[in-house]
Amino acid sequence: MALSHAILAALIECPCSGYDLAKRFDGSVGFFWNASHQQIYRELSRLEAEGQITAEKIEQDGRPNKKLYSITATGKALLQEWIAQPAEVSPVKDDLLVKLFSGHIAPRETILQKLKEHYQQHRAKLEGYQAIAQQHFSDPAQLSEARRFQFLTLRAGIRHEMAWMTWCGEAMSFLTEPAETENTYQSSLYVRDDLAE
Amino acid sequence: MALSHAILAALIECPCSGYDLAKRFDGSVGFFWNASHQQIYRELSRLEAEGQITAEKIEQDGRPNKKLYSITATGKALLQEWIAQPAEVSPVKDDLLVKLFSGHIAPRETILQKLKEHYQQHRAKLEGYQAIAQQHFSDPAQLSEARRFQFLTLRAGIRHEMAWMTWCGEAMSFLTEPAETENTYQSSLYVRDDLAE
DNA sequence: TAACCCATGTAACCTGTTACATGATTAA
DNA sequence: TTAATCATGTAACAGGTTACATGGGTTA
Repeated sequence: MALSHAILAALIECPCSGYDLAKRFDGSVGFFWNASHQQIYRELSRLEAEGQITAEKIEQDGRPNKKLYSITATGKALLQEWIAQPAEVSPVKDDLLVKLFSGHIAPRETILQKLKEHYQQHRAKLEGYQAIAQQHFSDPAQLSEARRFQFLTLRAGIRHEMAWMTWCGEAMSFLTEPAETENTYQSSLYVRDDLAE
Repeated sequence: MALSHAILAALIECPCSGYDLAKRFDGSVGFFWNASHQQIYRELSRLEAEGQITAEKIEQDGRPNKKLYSITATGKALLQEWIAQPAEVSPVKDDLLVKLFSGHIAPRETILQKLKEHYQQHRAKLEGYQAIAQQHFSDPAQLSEARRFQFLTLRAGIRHEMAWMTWCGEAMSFLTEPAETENTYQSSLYVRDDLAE
């Protein structure tokens, strides 16, 4: 399970409340994880019970009190242990691909519309990530250790959105004029032989 | 929920048993969905009870009997309806990104090792997809309607693996020699203005 | 003779989603 | 005065994982 690890990772970067975590997962930190507030509160209770995090009650006036969560030494040690363990890559699992796989049973216009909507959603995400990159990571070589790693996860988000956008564009072209679409996927451009086993 | 839709989509392409479905989701159809056999059997029972699919009992000698599932008219209609409904893009959610986000608390070597393993896993997947592309989709313009859509989902899988590999390579370079890594992410190369709202 | 393939399932558990619930403050 | 923001939670349900269970046939 990785939700607990994602929460620990977020709390290491910056201690915060459950409410704040939900917003962070929904916003900038969303390029590496997301979760609903119900899931987060449940997990925070569990992590606190297990001693991986501690809560500090903050009394506020004019707004509800909150609990500020921070990671404990135990939590940090467990996270470090987990980082070193082997990991499998996650499968894609996107509704659009299921829709496309059986796309021949739907009107062509419906499918093209889905592709267009998908493209626009990914474009909006990409623009959001690029704005963060420009505001907070404009000089990558000068970043602190911690920020350098955050920058890399942001770059992963950016790469993903770009890949989706590229694919959506190709798919729409292919569906409207298949004869003009060339198959450029056999190339080995992306293969680094120095990384082969 | 999309597992049921993924099953329906797979059964439209080719009626098969639960065992076969598990293998398909684990193999070539894995670029758009995956599921364990337990999940598949549970879902097949539900879909059959709801009349979306029908089972035909196949008696075999020398090996266990099996149930061959096919989609019904009801199931197909429901799938068509679902295809037309709006869809959100799925978040990434990959363990490696969580590990990287808090990568500064782990030894540098551990992180580089994780990146390398990830790269190799994606490379293996890419090679598998490319083999399918060459064997079954070598002339995309000549494909049938149904196969054309399957080709597009395969291309999505290929694009994803390429994006991951590119990112892994960049991340490793950045961690070993950050000064030489240029920030090439501000470009708008991937943006098609004709698709803006 | 051990391991794997075929083929199906149950049970328990954990993760994720949806709906419901409260209640003050602030901005349109 | 309506809606949004801040802030936390419970309950029920659906989706996904892990472990357990069976049993014949094939390959090393």
